[in-house]
Amino acid sequence: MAKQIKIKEIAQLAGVSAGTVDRVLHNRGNVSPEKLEAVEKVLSQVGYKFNLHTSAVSLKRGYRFLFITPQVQPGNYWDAQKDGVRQAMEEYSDIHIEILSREYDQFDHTSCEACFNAALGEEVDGVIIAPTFQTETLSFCRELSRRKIPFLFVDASVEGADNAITFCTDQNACGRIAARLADWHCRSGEKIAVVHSGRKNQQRSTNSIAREQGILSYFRESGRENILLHTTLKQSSEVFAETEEFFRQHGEVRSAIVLNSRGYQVADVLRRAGRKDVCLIGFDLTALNRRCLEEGSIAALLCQRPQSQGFYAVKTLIGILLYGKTDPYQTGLIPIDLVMKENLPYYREVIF
Amino acid sequence: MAKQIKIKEIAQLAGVSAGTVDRVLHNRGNVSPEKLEAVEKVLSQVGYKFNLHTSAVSLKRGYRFLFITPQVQPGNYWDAQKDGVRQAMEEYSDIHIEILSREYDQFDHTSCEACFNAALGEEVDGVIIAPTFQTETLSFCRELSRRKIPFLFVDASVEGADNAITFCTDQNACGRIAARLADWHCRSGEKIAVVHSGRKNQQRSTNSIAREQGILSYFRESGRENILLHTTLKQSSEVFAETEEFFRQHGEVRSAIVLNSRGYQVADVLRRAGRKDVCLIGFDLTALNRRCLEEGSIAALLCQRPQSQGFYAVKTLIGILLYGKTDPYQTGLIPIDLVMKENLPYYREVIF
DNA sequence: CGTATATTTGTGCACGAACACAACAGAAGT
DNA sequence: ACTTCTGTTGTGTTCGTGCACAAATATACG
Repeated sequence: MAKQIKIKEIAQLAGVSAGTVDRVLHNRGNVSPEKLEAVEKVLSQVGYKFNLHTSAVSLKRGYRFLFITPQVQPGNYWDAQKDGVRQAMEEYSDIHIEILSREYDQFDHTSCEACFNAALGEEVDGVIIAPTFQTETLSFCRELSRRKIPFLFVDASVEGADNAITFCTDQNACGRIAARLADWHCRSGEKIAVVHSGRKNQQRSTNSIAREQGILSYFRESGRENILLHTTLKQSSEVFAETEEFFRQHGEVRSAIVLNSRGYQVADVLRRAGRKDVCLIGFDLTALNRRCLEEGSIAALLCQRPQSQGFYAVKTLIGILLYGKTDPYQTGLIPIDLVMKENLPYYREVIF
Repeated sequence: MAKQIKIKEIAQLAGVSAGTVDRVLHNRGNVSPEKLEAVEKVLSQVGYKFNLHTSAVSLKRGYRFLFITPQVQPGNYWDAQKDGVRQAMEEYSDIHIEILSREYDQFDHTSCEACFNAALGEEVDGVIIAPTFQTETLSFCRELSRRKIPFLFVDASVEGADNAITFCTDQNACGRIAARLADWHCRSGEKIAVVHSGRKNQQRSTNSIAREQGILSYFRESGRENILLHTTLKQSSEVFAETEEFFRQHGEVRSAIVLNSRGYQVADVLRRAGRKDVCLIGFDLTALNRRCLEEGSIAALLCQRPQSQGFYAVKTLIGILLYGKTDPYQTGLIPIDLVMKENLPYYREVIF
């Protein structure tokens, strides 16, 4: 274990004072080009590493982050994300970080815009965004860039803001796994239903689209011919009945994949349709889905570690603001967890 | 966010000096019963939390841990555990921790005993053990307890050392998941092979036994009748041929579960037997298994996050030694990950 | 050239816990 | 009563960094 070099030593090597090194390290400016160069030269040679602990101790100023997501409801996906944020705050409880949670209606782009505008009125040091509406988010991010406020995404990335750090999962891969599992269940002649559960006229989320593409690519690549049946479960009780009818009539359906986190609704429909034999695959370990997994009405859930996303988003933002590091989590593709009844108990709040 | 109380304030409240509070917090002794009581009373009321950062800064002494495992080989399971240990050391790079890796032959209990004896000759502050031999480990732990050296287990627990912290996965649940996946693949009349891969006369590991029990309990509970076929793959090429013959003859076998991390060997046997149709389920994301998953010769792997185990073992040991906390990770059951070709790329070295 | 202003640079204190050490009290022994 | 010993208690220094402030230097301008 090589001893870590300290700021004072660097100062000595560069022929400057510790204060100047500090200014260079934190991009505080007010450093003459010559000294800047001298310090940076030394830095590049010695491989300085911030001492997280002492930094935290002497840090005086506080930081305020915004965490912008669709509506948080107890036990839902965004609640889990928020829990990860909370855990990160706990880990950094002795440096002053305040995280303000802001929510928008994921079915209403004006509410999202309003949320973004309000955010621009606040004094914040960093923003974590769970994007839904591409164009609105993009213009918001552009304004943040202009103001030099760092931001990053969780849950999904945004096209056009490509170099932004994102913590999400590969939804296409999720789709392919779902397809594979559903396929395992099917004997010849049996079929797979792909269910879109959402409101009427609702714009489909990018995640949902990517998942479906993943499903299609699985069947394209594997050359299997389980013809896919599509059905849409609309968010009103009448159309629930319609989907119920669908499952009653299509006895050849052996597996069903629900493209969003509302698998529990389809589980309910299947129950009413008397189709307990259908193997149901859903997404996200929400409280409602969890119950279905326990009782067996959902066979498997593909999960994206929302806690980890929130947790590392905060951690990364801290890294950027306090230590100017952007590299370590650049890609940030979070593992995809496949949860079934048996391993369910071990996917808890705690981040392992 | 309530402001954290500091040692000085506690001292004031208890009518003692900061030094005395420090002595109480760290069980350093030499505190009169009256003052001890006074301090503890205040402590119980205010809920003091160690400031990790300041502790780390002012910490002068170093700590030495032992990490005792079966042989580490590049890319194997223990290598992954060690990588988690390395990551923890990186996280705590500014407090002086030295971790010595010690290996024993997992097929030879005398080598394990020798390893333990050597360990007792060294000056260490804490020990992390990956247990294989129950009795040997137990007596080693008893000696460690006598010397008041904290220890904990990774990968598996040890019967009789029940209150010891363990980071492992529920192997029974692993077995049930494997059984469920294998079962999904089977149509009526088709069968599942359970493969024990190991040396001749080799004592079966507790993990392997627990997994098999999990498989059996799945079929007992589900009432399904896929008759299980057992075969043992011995570690010598002649018997490889024997197993190859087994798969050639039993065309009704549709899925196979390998009970340890040597799934890649069975994948090889299946290839030679011309049984690419058999759905192979294995354990642990080792380098060799990873390759099989990529090329499709293994369908799924059940993994136990070895990195996390090593990582949290170190983190916990630090917590115990430096801050006297034992509670937070007491149970420490790590999630079981189900890895297939599609989500494989996202299970990397980095702990998320 | 002198003064005012802006920019650069160095110094010193604060942060909170760990721990060495000095100071002190009380008991025991002479 | 005085010394010695033992156990208890408080004080002060230390760690490496952040940041305020003072000091020094450079630049602008009349």
